[in-house]
Amino acid sequence: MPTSSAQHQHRLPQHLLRAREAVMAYFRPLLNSVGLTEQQWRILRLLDDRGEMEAGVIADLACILSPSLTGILVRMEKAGLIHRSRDKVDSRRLIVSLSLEGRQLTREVAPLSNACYRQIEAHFGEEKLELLISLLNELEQLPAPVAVTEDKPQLTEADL
Amino acid sequence: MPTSSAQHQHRLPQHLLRAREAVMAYFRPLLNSVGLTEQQWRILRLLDDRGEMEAGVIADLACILSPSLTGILVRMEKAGLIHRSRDKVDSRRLIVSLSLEGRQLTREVAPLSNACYRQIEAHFGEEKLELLISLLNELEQLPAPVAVTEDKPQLTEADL
DNA sequence: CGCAGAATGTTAAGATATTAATCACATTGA
DNA sequence: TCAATGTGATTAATATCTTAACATTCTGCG
Repeated sequence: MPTSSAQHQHRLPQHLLRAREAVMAYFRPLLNSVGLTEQQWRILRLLDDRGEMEAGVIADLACILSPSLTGILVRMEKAGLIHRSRDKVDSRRLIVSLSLEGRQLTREVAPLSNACYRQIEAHFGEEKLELLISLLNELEQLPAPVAVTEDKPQLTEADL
Repeated sequence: MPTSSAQHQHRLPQHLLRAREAVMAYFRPLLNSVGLTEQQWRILRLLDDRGEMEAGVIADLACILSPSLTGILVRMEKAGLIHRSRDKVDSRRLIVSLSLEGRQLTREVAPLSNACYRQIEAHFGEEKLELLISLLNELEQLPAPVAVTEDKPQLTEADL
């Protein structure tokens, strides 16, 4: 027999992945041409937009797990793009700020990046893009899933 | 002065990334509990749905670049999930097929995975999900971008 | 036939993702 | 004050991503 019922799964994760690939194809050449990775660019823009911030915040906003972030920040400092320092009052916290060169580079690349975005917008349609983004925004708000495969006795509503 | 104009960028890639994170949070625990990576699971389901296929097709459908795929397939074969063999007539082509254990595992996990999906659907709404997916589908069709940062004479507005 | 060029995978090297364990410092409470 | 606990970052180990360079095998054509 053919195989599983496979009821034409929706494969939401796959679609999100493919869509992101299609979009990144527009930005990648630009980033490559200036020697930045996607992650580095996300961090640079964050820092330029909102000023210095601690590592944990960057991790949250840029969707980078802290173990990855550690290395990325080290390389970015080595490349002269940022400064790393410890918070005076709580030395666990790592404060990250843009260097002069980092700021310059960011502001040089930003308009080009925006141009890429406008290209996408032009192809896809402005309203559709707005709609898509608002849907994505909602999706991001999904409540954390309840554990299904643990030995713990399934959370019940009583636990809330 | 504050910083760049930063006109509240839309950050489409970021949203796609975050949305995918929110969604994967539902599937990750399941996959971890059976010792599969996201990529391995994508491949298993592909093979179960559509039968044996060559590596290049897997790469396309599962959104995995061939250099990554090489290693993933080696590990999956070592884990007894799949078989790898060369096409008799064109020995460049690598034919990948599900092993018995691979098939069993896949069919054991599939319903649980579907359950995760239905959870998401329940939270997000069926129609909205349909809409989102159709938008993502369109986005995937974006034409390949035109090179902007090459030695080619920078596009000007006149080119639009 | 024979060889240039295309197609398909693989290696290599460096960067990031992922999970678990650990380190250093902070905070709390007895 | 000190032990217990918590928090933020790092280390470790393995898997995957990315780009470039190779290695093979095919294909088409002179």
